[in-house]
Amino acid sequence: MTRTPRRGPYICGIDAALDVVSGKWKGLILWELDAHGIRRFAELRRGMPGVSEKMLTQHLREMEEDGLVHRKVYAEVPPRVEYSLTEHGRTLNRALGPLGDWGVERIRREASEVVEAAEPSQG
Amino acid sequence: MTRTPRRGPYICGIDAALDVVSGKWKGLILWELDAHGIRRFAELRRGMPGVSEKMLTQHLREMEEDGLVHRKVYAEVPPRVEYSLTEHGRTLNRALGPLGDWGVERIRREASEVVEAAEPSQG
DNA sequence: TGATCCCCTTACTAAAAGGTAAGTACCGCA
DNA sequence: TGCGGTACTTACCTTTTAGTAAGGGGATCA
Repeated sequence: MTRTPRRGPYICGIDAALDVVSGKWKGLILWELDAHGIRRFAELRRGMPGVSEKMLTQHLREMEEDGLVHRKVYAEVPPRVEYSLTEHGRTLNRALGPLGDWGVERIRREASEVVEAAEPSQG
Repeated sequence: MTRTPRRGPYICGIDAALDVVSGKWKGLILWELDAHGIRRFAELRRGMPGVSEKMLTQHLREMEEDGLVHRKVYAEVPPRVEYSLTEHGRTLNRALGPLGDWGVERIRREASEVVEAAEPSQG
């Protein structure tokens, strides 16, 4: 497993929460599953351009282990697997709301800084 | 610098926000500065057992660059440096509030699971 | 027959993050 | 002279995270 020491004793709640969402794609997975309710592996992949199969699998497994994601396997051929958020996943998503808003603000701020830098004395 | 590629184009707000708080001690730095208002380097260090000077410096610099932390240097001998949160740092901290609550819940949940595992058929 | 789709798993490699330890330059104290 | 305190910087090394590439096993499509 790639999660050797993980989930240590936490100093505060932020610490504990950041632990389960830290990972390059976890925020996006949460977002995708929240927006669509249920998604299959390939659907998630298509919705997240740039993610590798390995990382997607790995993140989904970790999130499943952390009780954020529910994984339902259908014993069919070809195999079908459906992912959705658990109740904990949904509450986490709700808790991430204000942070997301802050992030949007930050993106806006950075963008305007870039504009200012690109247009030095535009009047 | 250790922040070679950093701060890429963000997919969503969560992404942008997580970028500035990901780092082993950043959440704790935010917490410390929020709780105390102003802290000196050595005070922060003492408040965060286990952090190395290198990591603390590095994180503080990154957070300063990200506009979260204000760094005031007094031209004295011995040197004195005071750290505090900027307005953005404070709003970020507020945005992290619900996430912190969620994390506390998670810690509580994990603790009770451990208790259940330790006391299999206690009743 | 081969190609593709499905949902992964495994092995190998590169990059980033983090840890350890020492050095810097100055001061006060003993 | 030597120690401790101030706030770092630098070099080196290990751990963790992420990327690339290939395989697997059954079914449908051409």
